[in-house]
Amino acid sequence: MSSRKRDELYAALNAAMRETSGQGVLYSQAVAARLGIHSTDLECLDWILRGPVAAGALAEATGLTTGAITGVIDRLEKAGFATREPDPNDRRKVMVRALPAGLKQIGPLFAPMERSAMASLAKYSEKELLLILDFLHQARDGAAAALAELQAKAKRR
Amino acid sequence: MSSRKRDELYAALNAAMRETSGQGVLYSQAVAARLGIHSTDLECLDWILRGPVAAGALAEATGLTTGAITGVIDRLEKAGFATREPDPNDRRKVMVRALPAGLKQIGPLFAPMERSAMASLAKYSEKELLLILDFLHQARDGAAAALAELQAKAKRR
DNA sequence: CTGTGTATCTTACTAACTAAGATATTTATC
DNA sequence: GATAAATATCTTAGTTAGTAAGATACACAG
Repeated sequence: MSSRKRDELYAALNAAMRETSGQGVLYSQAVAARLGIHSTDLECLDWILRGPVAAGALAEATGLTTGAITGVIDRLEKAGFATREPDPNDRRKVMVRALPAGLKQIGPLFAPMERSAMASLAKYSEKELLLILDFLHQARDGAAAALAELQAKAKRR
Repeated sequence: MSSRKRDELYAALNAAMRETSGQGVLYSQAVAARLGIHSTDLECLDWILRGPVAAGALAEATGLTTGAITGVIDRLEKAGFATREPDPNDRRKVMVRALPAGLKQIGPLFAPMERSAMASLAKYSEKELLLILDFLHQARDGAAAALAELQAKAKRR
């Protein structure tokens, strides 16, 4: 196998990763727009949907300041997607919980994406799917490691 | 093969796609921060690097308004990554060209990511890489189609 | 009880973005 | 060739998400 061909494959994979990722971002933005909220809000809502989260935990997860998170929760609350709840164990904390009514709006918006994903995946064997999953995990972890390396380099100077 | 297991695989793939995409976005943001520009600017620069582009073409490619693009180009020019050039064929147009000096700064910042990608890919056979590439293309095109469907639904109401 | 740390909110400010319109140039029509 | 319409960018004003710093309220250790 020529190494030139492999280089081309690498380049094509790199481009495909970026393009695929870009399309995903565009889709998220479109969903957020249809919900009347911002991409940032939707990203936070994604965390909230996994279970009640403290405001501070959201800030850490998203990299936003706590001040910004206050605004995010305000907007999500106003739009009917979430509510603030006091934490009985720690009254400083504000737990944010997703509202079922809001959830119902979101599901259908992701339906086209889900259908398309299902259609793509159907043709692969289980073994092939495992190969792809492994690749994605490696890409994810590799990117995280690269990010850490980049930031370490930044600190050193 | 149980369909439950396949469903789990689908869910895992979905999650992995999003996580991988998210890591990529984070990496881009970090690179932009180190360059002293914004993610938006870096995204535009990415287009500019492929060859001189008209300001309006950038607006269309990124979905920003022409007014916003003016600001982007201002910042890229100020930071030494690009220059405005008149288009000899159409004097209304402003062509934006990448500057080699700026390019030199960018390369090293993507190096950790590239190394990590290389390391991940090395272990796969050519056939496997082609399988992954095909999957990514399908995911990309599927997402684009889903986006179109979503927006078509939005219009119909 | 007191001091220190933690969690969220508030306030003031910055800056990217949009929308609308101004300016300059090209293209089409009579 | 003059005039109208379309195109391409820039400018201006206003909106708003986000940051930074500090206020407020609570937790917990000594």
